[in-house]
Amino acid sequence: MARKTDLLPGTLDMLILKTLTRGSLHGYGIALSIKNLSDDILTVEEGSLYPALQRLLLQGWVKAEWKSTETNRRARYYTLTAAGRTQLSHELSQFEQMIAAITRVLQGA
Amino acid sequence: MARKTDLLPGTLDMLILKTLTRGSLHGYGIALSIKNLSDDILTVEEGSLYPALQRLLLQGWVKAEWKSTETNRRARYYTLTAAGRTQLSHELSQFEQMIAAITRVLQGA
DNA sequence: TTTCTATCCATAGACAGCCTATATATCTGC
DNA sequence: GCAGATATATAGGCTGTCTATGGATAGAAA
Repeated sequence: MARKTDLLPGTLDMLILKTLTRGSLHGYGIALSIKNLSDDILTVEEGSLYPALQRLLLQGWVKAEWKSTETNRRARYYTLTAAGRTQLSHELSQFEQMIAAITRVLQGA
Repeated sequence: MARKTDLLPGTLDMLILKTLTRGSLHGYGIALSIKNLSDDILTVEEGSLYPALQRLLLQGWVKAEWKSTETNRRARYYTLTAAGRTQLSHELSQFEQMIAAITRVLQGA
């Protein structure tokens, strides 16, 4: 049974944090942004996104406040915290290191 | 609680299959090969490796036979099958696509 | 010769993370 | 009035990796 995932497991938090560096967004907007930037390759399901946001809130990597959208709908806007920025840079460097390592194995050099 | 993984989840099968394209190996040898090629970045724990090999056997992507090593020890040598090669190429292209997509999101372009 | 280290295989149980399914509600366009 | 897009959220399940454990042999060191 091949992979069922719409993204690489372990990369969701990083993608969300990175998306928020471009400004505060509500959950739905985060999902759309990732989907669009990735040309529909990465799809963040609601059942993945909202639990992930709860985790990030708990860790203190993002904060949230209720506002209304441009179209007058209630939505919860998430903003990256200082700790979130630090965490993101950790995850980014770890990720790059891993990709480099995997690439070496795949090239068998 | 940051990541606990020694590799990117979802990449283990691919790494094993790729490693076997360079010839038959026993489990321990596969683990060493991945560890060495990745400069110790990727560590395949035994509790991940052997279950993974059982899965690959079940799927028919590798076959196994008991032999003795150069140092006269009994060991189970795994060999890539034709189906395994096909599977590997699928996983490789999917992986590359994902990395490309993630890179686009991380660069925010 | 005893002990330590490296080699070698394998399973059980725990846990994290993502998915499916479901629920609720509002706004827009037809 | 109804469909579809917008918007948040939880429960439950599944998969994959890790930790922990078990066993066994070879070779080196003490």
